[in-house]
Amino acid sequence: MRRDVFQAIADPTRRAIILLIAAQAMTPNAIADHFNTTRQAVSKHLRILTECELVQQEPRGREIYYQLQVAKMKDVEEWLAQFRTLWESRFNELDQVLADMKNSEIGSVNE
Amino acid sequence: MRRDVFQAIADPTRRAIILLIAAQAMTPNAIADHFNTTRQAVSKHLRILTECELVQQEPRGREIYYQLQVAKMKDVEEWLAQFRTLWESRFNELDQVLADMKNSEIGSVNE
DNA sequence: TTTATTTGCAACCGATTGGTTTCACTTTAA
DNA sequence: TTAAAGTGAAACCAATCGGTTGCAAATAAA
Repeated sequence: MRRDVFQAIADPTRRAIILLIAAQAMTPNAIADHFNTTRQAVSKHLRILTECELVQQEPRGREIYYQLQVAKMKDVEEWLAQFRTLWESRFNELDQVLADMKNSEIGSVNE
Repeated sequence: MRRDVFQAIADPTRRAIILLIAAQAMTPNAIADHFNTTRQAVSKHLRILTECELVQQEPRGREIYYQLQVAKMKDVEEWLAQFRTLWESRFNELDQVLADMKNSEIGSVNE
């Protein structure tokens, strides 16, 4: 199934998993130990994360280590970037307003 | 209902709405014109966006203009920031590797 | 080999989702 | 006042979601 990063990070448990394996790759069992769900539920989350390539499998014997693909998070970063200029300009506008206020204040107080 | 920004941006239509009203506030009817759904469906999306404060209502007569609250998108930005150092360090490591390669190359070629 | 461990997958279940149609409310226009 | 326009809310529906239990496959250990 075609998966979407935005849909993947919509679930709080998946965000927690992402955060958990960010530091180091972990096996499904090890991950499941950190949550109040079954291993199979975690496995389903990992499947979704894998499908959208946020996570990569690393088989080692009978264990499978799941590693975060940090680069994939740039999908979100890029979407967000569309608005960064917007909110920065908003703040610049605010700066301008504040500057104007200060000016008029000086003006009213002037000599 | 308690709403989450991550859940709000999970839906592609909602992301499109966000992008659409980023430039300027719009009414539900005007927004619905851009999509292949009913006005009521858009209305439900706007409700969700409003509940998580990604969007603000601005009643003007019998019309209601919906305006994007860009600042709220920092929730996502901040979550992402946790990993930025991570992926930058990854790239730095790569830079180091490349630098080493170049050095050894120079070394092997050196006068 | 036999047994235990680690894992994914299928089937099922209640809750939620995104959509529709219908209706009621408010404000503008005739 | 009456009619039209703009909107939100409720009821309903098929599809999806996140969770569970049970099972099969593969590898490691006895």
